[in-house]
Amino acid sequence: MTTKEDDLALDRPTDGLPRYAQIQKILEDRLVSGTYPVGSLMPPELELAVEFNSSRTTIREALRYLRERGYVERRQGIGTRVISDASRTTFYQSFGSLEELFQVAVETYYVVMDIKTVTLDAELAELVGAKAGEEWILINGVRWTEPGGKPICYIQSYVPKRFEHVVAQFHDHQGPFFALLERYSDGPIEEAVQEIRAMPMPGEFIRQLGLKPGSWSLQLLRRYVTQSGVLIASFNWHPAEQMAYRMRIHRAKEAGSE
Amino acid sequence: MTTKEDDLALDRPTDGLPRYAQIQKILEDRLVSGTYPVGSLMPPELELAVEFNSSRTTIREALRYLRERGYVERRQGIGTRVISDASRTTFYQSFGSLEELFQVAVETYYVVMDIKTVTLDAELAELVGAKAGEEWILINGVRWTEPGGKPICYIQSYVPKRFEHVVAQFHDHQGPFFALLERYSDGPIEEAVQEIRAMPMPGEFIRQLGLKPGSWSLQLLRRYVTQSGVLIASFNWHPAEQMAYRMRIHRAKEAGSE
DNA sequence: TATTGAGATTTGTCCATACATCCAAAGGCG
DNA sequence: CGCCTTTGGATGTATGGACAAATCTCAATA
Repeated sequence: MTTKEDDLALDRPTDGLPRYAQIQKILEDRLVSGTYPVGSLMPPELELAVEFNSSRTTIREALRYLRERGYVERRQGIGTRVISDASRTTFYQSFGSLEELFQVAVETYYVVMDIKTVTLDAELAELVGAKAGEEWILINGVRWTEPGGKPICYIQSYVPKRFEHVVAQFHDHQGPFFALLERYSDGPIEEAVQEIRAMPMPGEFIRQLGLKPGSWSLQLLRRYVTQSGVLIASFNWHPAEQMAYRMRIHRAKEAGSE
Repeated sequence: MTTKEDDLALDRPTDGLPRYAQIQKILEDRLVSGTYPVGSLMPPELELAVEFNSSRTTIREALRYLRERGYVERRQGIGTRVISDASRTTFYQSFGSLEELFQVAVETYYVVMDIKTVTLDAELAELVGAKAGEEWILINGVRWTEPGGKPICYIQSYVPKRFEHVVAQFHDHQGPFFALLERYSDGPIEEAVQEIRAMPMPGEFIRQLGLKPGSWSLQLLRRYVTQSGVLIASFNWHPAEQMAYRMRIHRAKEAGSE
């Protein structure tokens, strides 16, 4: 007799995530990988429900996420059509130094949510200008509209492994916090926000450093990571925000060259 | 024996909207009017389910909307807390003429979704500088990031009634289209977008005028409404977009005054 | 030929229920 | 007093079912 856990154990750990979130990820993988090509119709809900051995409600919860992220559009009487493979909403911005990233971060209320080590695959290696197989540090962050406001983009920053001793201190001191956020960092940003706003602050540590809640992770990073290094940030955000950001950078450069 | 329609017939028409949408509106009214003050906890789901004689599923669907719009935040184990009465995300922008609005519209991919006549209440009257009780025309529109992109703000524009003969032609020629949009214009913007992108275009009419799909309603407005008049537009959009827009206007003025 | 209508398909809405999970407050215990 | 456990209440997740509404296909009809 197979349990439902078994049914979902395809090629990724279940993580203890809710069932709809796991299905969500699998479907997202298929969309990004082209298993469900742009322009085509995804299998109907009932078919997916059978495949994943779940109820239609659970499938719909997963599909809701795909719709909110702009992957698919759904029409009563027709089905679920793929309208994006998401790669179109991603662009890459290269920074010459960490300081440069932090400058952007301060301007835009950037908050670090998660830090982990990743092994570069071919695509990532080309992106950051390194060799595949090398280990780099991945920093997941969120950009905010304003303190206490809403997050508007999700930022992945890659840093050479030689900075590891720096970010290691985060995990030592902030273990529970990052564990909490790690669980939500792959979910809807709205959820992550809730948790950030409501999280039990590592108050003592913050007081020691004289930091303000909400900006502490950024300032910590800034304090420890001061050496410059090649850094690539992958932005995945709302097209309008992306455009606004580009225009701002463009204007800043124009103003600087005058 | 009372039907469920009866239960919801409080002080607004049911419109044929789905039940969760009606509850949505009622709750939104209470949030805006202060019945549920900012900072307080809303009644729990079960309590609302009893009040509206609905299931918890339906209530949750309504609350989901309130959360997505930034009205409330929900915490497992605590409840639904009011964090905004939405008036904070609304600001008013005064234009000297319709042309000025259209200039903004062209720059920002503005699309008209619905036009109807409203009677000014005291607040609206003060806003537009007219007397309460007067009838004005309300134009509901959406601003887009780019053609085919996502909508980023919902715009309500008020125009003096003397332009009615102009917009009346819309209803004559575009009846079915506006009827369709009217149904969705009060719902989540995402839904409206879906419908716009997928709607059966009034192709013949568009061809006659030599218009491009997606911009036809704007161009129609522009063609017919040429007289200038006082116009007040109420913007209700994402804070970040609002800020970006203000900065753009500010820069444009600076550039113009140099 | 063009239109209408029936039927099948698919998503939308809604319900009743159950259990899990999280939180806060109350109470027990050292 | 301080720490731990219990308990009640709230949202989160999930199931299964039912019917409504929109759409497409295809056959029947004017």
